[in-house]
Amino acid sequence: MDLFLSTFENRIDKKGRLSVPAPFRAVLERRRDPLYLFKSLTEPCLEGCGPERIGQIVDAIDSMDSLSSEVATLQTMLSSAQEMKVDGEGRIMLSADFIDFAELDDMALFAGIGRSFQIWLPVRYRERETNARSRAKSDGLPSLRLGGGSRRPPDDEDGRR
Amino acid sequence: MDLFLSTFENRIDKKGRLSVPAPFRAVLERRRDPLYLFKSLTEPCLEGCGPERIGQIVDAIDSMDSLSSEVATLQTMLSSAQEMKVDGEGRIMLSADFIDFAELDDMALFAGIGRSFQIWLPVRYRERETNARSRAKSDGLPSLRLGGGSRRPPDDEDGRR
DNA sequence: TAGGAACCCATTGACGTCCATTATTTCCCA
DNA sequence: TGGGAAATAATGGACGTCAATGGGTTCCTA
Repeated sequence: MDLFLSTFENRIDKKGRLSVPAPFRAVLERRRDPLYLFKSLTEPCLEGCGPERIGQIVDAIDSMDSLSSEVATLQTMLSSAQEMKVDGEGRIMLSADFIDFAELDDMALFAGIGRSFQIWLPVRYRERETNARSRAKSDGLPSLRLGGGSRRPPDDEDGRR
Repeated sequence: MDLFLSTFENRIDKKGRLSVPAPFRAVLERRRDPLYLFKSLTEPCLEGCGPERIGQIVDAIDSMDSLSSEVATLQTMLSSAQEMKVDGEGRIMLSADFIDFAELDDMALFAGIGRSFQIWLPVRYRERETNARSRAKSDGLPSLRLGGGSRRPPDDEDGRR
């Protein structure tokens, strides 16, 4: 079972190119999967995954009431999703939209979270990590729902413009 | 599985021509499918798809009570549908009716949503996107149990009501 | 015959590909 | 066990290709 684990920090060059960490690339290549990135719906970061997750979203949309707001939300995920072309050196090119959204500048932090990974502005990620840990101490541990979607109370700063 | 993903913003030139994004064209050409556009029932945008989707709508109508008002509504999708001719450079010409309906001026935004895509006035699309995101933050994500079973009730075949 | 649409060609700018360089780690052997 | 060599990874730059766009010309039709 190959998973995306650990964190890596890589540089974004002037052209917007970013090396995907070799261990993450290995996971995708072993499965011969292309890499998809999309903008997180809830946090200022990018999400990376393989095609199966994209397929799940598409199927979910087709099976739902097409007039519901939930469908509109899922469509937003798909519309922001890009199949990333990885160059010979294992790099991807981040669109201006992606860079703006995650507020990246010259460094990007890859955080492996199992079946997918996230890309963060390093400072923001660490900030979020310490917050999460201190919240765990004060509020107690969250229930560990493996395979379930995380539903978080609307507590933290709004990334709205 | 080739899908319509990501968003592209293209210019409508003085002659009314609009380039279909190369990735979208590739999906259609791979299947040797013509491109159909029709007016969205729910939003001020155009919907684009291949013939199989049109067929699904026709079948859905055939299986419904032909006197119901829903059928009349669905029929307007079909009557607004046009098979688009794509020129040698991959461009289409939008009818005045389409342009009026989506309130387009000189730019058009293509938003891929899996098996189909939409064409929007860019500003309006972004507005809709931020709405979807703030809704996701406050209401939580639509249930998408990735890696787990989907929550969809087993008897609600088509998500319509 | 005029207007618009289909076709053809030119331009340009972005991006994908290829190659060079540097840094870091691993491994082998002295 | 330490040093050096080789492999892997990350980074930077150069260049060719293709998509997007614009303009011109021909053809059809109203």
